[in-house]
Amino acid sequence: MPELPDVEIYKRYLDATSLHKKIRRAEVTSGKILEGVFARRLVRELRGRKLSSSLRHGKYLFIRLDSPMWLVLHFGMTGDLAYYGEDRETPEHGRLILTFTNGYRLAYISQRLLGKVSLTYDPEGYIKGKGLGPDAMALDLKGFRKALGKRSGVKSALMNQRRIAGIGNVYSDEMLYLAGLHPKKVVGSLTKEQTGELHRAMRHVLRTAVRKKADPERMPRGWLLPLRGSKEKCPRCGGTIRSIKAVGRRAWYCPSHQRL
DNA sequence: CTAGATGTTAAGGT
DNA sequence: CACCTTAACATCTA
Repeated sequence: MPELPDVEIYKRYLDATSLHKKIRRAEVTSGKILEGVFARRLVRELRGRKLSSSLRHGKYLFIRLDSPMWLVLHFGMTGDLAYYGEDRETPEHGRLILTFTNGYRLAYISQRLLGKVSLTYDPEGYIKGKGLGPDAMALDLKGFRKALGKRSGVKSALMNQRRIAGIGNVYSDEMLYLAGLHPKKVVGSLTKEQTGELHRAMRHVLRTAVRKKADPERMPRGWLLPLRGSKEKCPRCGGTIRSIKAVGRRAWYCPSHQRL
């Protein structure tokens, strides 16, 4: 589920496993994930280098090499990272595989090939070029209010990466559930208090999800996440969880405490 | 067999 | 211009 918390966990995993190790070999097993770079070029930039640090913005992970170049990873709907010894099989759907000189490997996994791998000299410029808004974790209330705009539905605004970078379908539902707001409520119709609540909910949901390693199983009781796809009773108010279509996706919510 | 699944983007409509 | 919906991308699963 690569939204901000998931990508933050990938970043920490990468930092803990793969920094400062020399890349002996780089292999691209599907060119479909490449954006703006050919496999031959990517391999040439990676081979013999080390990953020196990383930076996350929204759902993007930027990995600095010991050269002026950064590797850019985006995980699409089904992405992951795996670090493993050479005695282990490369996981299924590994699309970019780095082999370090210690024999360990780092695989960028993308089952549905909706993820993207590219290169940049300049993460700031890359972020600007993509039109990404400020990272959700970096937003204070004032910045949040500004980023949300007025005219969109509140779920649409939260998920719009040009407004705020990092929030996707699952966690936007969680924030709205916590703040008690209907997904289609128009941003401009929110009271000051409601906007404040939503900002608090955003920070709380993201922080908690990161603390729980972005593992759905570990989310606190009373969260909406485990109720997705069910018609269970809302643990907060006893309403019945349901879904509607919003922003081209399925939005789960409780119609009794999240009213329009 | 079909619909839908965590994301992004382009195209077309209001 | 601002915003919305839809479809497409590729693969797997209920």
